[in-house]
Amino acid sequence: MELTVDFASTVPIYTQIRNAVIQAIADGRLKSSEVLPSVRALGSALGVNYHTVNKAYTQLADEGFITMRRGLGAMVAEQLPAVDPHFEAEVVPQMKALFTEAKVRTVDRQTLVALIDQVYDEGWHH
Amino acid sequence: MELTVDFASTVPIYTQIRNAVIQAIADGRLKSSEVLPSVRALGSALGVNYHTVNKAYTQLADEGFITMRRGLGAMVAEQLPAVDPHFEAEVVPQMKALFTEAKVRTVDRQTLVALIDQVYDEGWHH
DNA sequence: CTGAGTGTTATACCGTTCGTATAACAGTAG
DNA sequence: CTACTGTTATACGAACGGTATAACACTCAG
Repeated sequence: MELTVDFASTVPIYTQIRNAVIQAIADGRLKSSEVLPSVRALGSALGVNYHTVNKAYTQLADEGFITMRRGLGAMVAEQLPAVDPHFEAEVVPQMKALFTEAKVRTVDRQTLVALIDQVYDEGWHH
Repeated sequence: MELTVDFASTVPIYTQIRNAVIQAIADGRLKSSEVLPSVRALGSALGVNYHTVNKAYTQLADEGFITMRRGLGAMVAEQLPAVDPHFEAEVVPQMKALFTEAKVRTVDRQTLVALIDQVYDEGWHH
């Protein structure tokens, strides 16, 4: 599982890790019940404190993407979470804000649809 | 120009103001060369410090959406900015992250396209 | 010219978040 | 027992968001 972090980004490191794991699950690089690196191992590999990795893992566990058990480690959930309040309350407004910004910058509607296709046409196994 | 702020949101107030102005421009509620409320007036109306409004206005000015001149106030730019590096470097990655999250939550592709239409079907005058 | 309105700049303060760091604790497997 | 897991608590420094006060510079109506 390859994973890189941009220390210069305004996006928090633990959020980058979280997104990267979700991305890997979506791409199929991480399959259900597959074991993730330990928080200490991944932290060491990324040059990041393991508490930062733990924060990302904890959030992923809270959201139902992975399961964590002390002594065993973390693994991808057997069945992935579906639409939940978080999507409606947080993701949708953020998307609309980005769409509006794109629109006011005269970005073509098809450009945005193409971005969706670009994401949805990638590997999809679960 | 109606404008509301959600103090409970994780999105910074000045960002909410910025987005709301962009939204108003996109909707046509704010037309080119139209004068915006002064930073003090809007701050007072929103129950927010005027420096917070100033921060939003300054960012909008940096991005080319409005112009500010001391003694005169702020007004919508005569010609709106087009696609710029900010869109490619910041907006696109954020969109992809949101799309990926939607995908992994088994949100239908059409749901996202519908959101785009919802934004693009609104008034558009400039 | 005066005064009231603009934006601009500087400084300070407080609370929260991010990331690091150290330490200790508790469960699992060889 | 040992070495690995995650878990919890605490602390520190840097950065950010928001408020607050003050002063400054410009514009325009009176």
